[in-house]
Amino acid sequence: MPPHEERDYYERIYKVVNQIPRGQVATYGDIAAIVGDGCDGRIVGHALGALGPNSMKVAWQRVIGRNGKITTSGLHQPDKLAAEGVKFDERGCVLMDQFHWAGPSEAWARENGFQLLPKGGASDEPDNQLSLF
DNA sequence: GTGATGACGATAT
DNA sequence: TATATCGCCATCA
Repeated sequence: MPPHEERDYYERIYKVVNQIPRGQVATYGDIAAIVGDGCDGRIVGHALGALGPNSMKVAWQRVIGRNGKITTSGLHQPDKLAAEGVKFDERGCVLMDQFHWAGPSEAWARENGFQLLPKGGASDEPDNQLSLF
């Protein structure tokens, strides 16, 4: 990456969000972790909010809260996700066990100067990524 | 430059 | 498990 290191958090966030494959979701924290550089969930939220209510350029709908809970309201986010095949439980939370994005490919991440999702370590998810596609 | 705000996250109770 | 509180950091007023 160029040493300039522009803090275009928004641009980088959009780029990462667009990497989320259809039918999967990621959390704000995940996006922040991939963007790295001290980015955190709030930055991601601001970036997506700045896009607008229906920016078709970025799949903001695939970015949700930490528990898989929809943090937005009035944006029909659950509806959009459901249209992609994502399912929710009775509590309105995304079934993270099945639809949680594992992160970008290592090649892509390094190619664009991003980071991979930090591995949980202990009781993490046993990489039982079901190939939905 | 300072203070307030927010599409969050983690911890404490 | 659910609610309350603190911390985090880039924007905006």
